[in-house]
Amino acid sequence: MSDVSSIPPRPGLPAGAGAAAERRDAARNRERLLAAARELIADCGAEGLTMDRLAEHAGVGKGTVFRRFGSRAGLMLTLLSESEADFQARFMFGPPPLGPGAPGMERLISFGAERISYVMEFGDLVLAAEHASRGRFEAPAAVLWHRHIEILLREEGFGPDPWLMAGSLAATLDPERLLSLVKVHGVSPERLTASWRDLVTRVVRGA
Amino acid sequence: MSDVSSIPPRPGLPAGAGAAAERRDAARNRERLLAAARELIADCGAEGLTMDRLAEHAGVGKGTVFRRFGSRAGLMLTLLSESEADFQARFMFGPPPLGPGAPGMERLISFGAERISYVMEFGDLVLAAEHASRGRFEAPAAVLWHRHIEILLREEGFGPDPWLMAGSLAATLDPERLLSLVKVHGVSPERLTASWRDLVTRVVRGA
DNA sequence: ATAATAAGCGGACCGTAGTCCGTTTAGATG
DNA sequence: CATCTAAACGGACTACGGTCCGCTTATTAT
Repeated sequence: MSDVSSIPPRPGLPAGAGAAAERRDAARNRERLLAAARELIADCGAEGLTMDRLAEHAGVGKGTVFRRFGSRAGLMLTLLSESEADFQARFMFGPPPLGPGAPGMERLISFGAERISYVMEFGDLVLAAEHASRGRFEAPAAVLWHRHIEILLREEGFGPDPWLMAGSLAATLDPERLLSLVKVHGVSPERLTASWRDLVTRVVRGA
Repeated sequence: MSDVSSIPPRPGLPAGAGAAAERRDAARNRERLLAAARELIADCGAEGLTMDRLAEHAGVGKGTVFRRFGSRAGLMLTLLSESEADFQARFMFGPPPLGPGAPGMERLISFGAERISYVMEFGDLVLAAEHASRGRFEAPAAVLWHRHIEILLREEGFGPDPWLMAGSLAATLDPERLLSLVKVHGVSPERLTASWRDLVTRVVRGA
């Protein structure tokens, strides 16, 4: 496994602040790699993207790819990070009913609905991002959703074990499951959303 | 991906019946391989078992291993098949409250409890069996549990979409999640079982 | 401008799952 | 027993993710 702490600082941060700034050539290579990755995914799908092909297509060495992103999953995560951050911002700070201001119940329902939409849009990328790194349940984003659901459950006065129940509800939104339902069984996203609403309603109802 | 239909017939069937019987040397090699696999797993854990090492340890060629089991996941599945079949028999034909005879509600609760025990006992094997083959939700065993839960839900008069709800409940018992909870977060299996009971109760209660 | 330093770089290398195909052999047939 | 054929065999081969380490270069200090 790669050492997470060795992954260089994110772009977009104020250049002077924090740890040592990124070298020019490194930044240029990152842009090249991301562009090449998006291109390859557009052409061959996320599964068709291999690290060797990416390196070649971007005109850099393979070592550089891994230095940048740590792993294939890390690359996919980077590709997703923009939309991911957007999603997180929306459910934490955005307008109701997803964001604060609506009752917990409605926020829970919205959360599931939005997550389902998200998976429908970025499904294969999400899958590729999960498939590598050890423990999809320890990923920062997953932890955040878990806490979010837990908080909403507590807000609704959920009784015995909000933390575990939050995990169970989150497990219900597993991307691989959602995609399998839609792609293999032809279930409509609307039906998924309805089922989520039903589940949440039953779980929260009465304590 | 390997062609499932090419996997040879199971042992234990009456020798004369059905498709062509298995050749002696093939049978002998399967036994050797299974014995070697169990040995390796006992020594190094399921993760320590590689197909090359298995082939070497069993004194056969690598091709033979794949001819027998199709894939690493197939091998793991074979290793699990005995206990798996036992589990299936118990919830389908065994004594209540797990088997028929008890109310659907109690059978549901028992099902989760037993599944949790099962994962606690064979966790790493189950994980290894899942990790490879495309679509853990299409595996025969998974389909069976899904149907089982669905039937119990219907028996309890569950309303809108028993099939999807059954899938959601099953997703809650995902082995990777359960193992992560126990091994990473130190949650006790009893607490898992209690949470499952709570979830099922809330879901079924009142329609 | 020059030297010093650390970050970045490339691609050979490794372990693993899975495939391919020429060779061997069990078991059926006469 | 001799022959024949399909199944089984073995191990070289591929593709892939990931690591390693000696070389190069951007940046900073003098």
